[in-house]
Amino acid sequence: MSLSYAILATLTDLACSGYELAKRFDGSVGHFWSASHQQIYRELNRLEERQWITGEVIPQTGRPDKKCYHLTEMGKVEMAKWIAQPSKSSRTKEEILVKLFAGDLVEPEILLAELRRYHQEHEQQLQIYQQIEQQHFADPEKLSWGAKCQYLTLRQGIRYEIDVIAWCKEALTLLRA
Amino acid sequence: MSLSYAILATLTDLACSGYELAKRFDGSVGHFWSASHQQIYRELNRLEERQWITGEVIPQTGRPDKKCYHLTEMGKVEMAKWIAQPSKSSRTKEEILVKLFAGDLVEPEILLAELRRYHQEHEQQLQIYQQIEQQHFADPEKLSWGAKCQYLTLRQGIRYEIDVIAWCKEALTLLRA
DNA sequence: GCGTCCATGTAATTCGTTACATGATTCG
DNA sequence: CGAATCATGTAACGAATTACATGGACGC
Repeated sequence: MSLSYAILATLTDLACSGYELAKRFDGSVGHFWSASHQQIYRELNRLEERQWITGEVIPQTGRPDKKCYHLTEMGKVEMAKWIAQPSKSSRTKEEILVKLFAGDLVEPEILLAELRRYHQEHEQQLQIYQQIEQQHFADPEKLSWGAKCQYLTLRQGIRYEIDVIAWCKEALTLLRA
Repeated sequence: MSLSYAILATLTDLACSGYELAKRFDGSVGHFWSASHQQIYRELNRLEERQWITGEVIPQTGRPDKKCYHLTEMGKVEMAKWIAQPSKSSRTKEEILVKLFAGDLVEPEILLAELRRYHQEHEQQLQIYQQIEQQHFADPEKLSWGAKCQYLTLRQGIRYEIDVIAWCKEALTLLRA
């Protein structure tokens, strides 16, 4: 259900094709939503049927034509309606926490190695986000209201990565003691 | 797929029935995994077929009999195998971030109200986790290795809530400026 | 020549949610 | 007397994942 709204939100920002949407869900938009291209194409068809979006075929030379989607007035209204409703809070499903919870079943070194790997992964992600921050949101106070909102979604991502990294360090310290 | 391992992990900690599992996924275990009772019963049947767990019917008086599950040796081995593999990192799907991303479509006050509500919700969750911390993990250094691992899953939850609350404050400050 | 990117899709399967169902017991 | 708790399930549906498929363009 909310995948459709995630797509609408992404299209609000910038009209694009299914393929491009999939890449955005993989990249910068990915820290608050993700979806495979199969999900996206299916959902785009439904949204077009409901007339919340319209697709425009853009002929291209040297590569396949693409179908560029943008919101209709109806789509904007529906999106606004959804935003006004209280969100249901979603639980994260972190495999590493499941592994820790059953930590007694394996050798300590296995979990420590996994924690180090996890730490590294999030360190890299943090750097990616911080580059985006520096390049696009150097002076947050001066952004337009809509841009501030978008900046805050990135801030959430940055904060999350910093916090996960700190947790990894805490975990490694406690488990090595 | 990983739901089965989440169940195995929970059973490692304490053998229990489907009903009790559902309650644990709703409570303390819930900050790293969640599942409905329908999912749990279906998965328990599959796990029993595969002989990763065995169920033992425990007659009770004054209430229905319950079927208590515990890991088999095979289950422990499979769990250990899974733990040794690198985890795939899961992306959170936070509706509030989708809403912010499309923030231009609604009146500022709607988003501010949602942020305040979100803030409140996480403040409450934090207090629940901190109570568990005080009651069960007063002196982390003195815990057994397995208990330290479990404590760290709670720590992740506590850290997350603190961070989300700080982010809410940052967001409200930026958007009101 | 091989892999990757562009661009879109179908099919099969598993996972997750919603609704419905039973039946006894305890609490107010 | 009604509601909630204990305990377990089935059925139907919708969402997500995985695998498979096409076919030209471009770089090494």
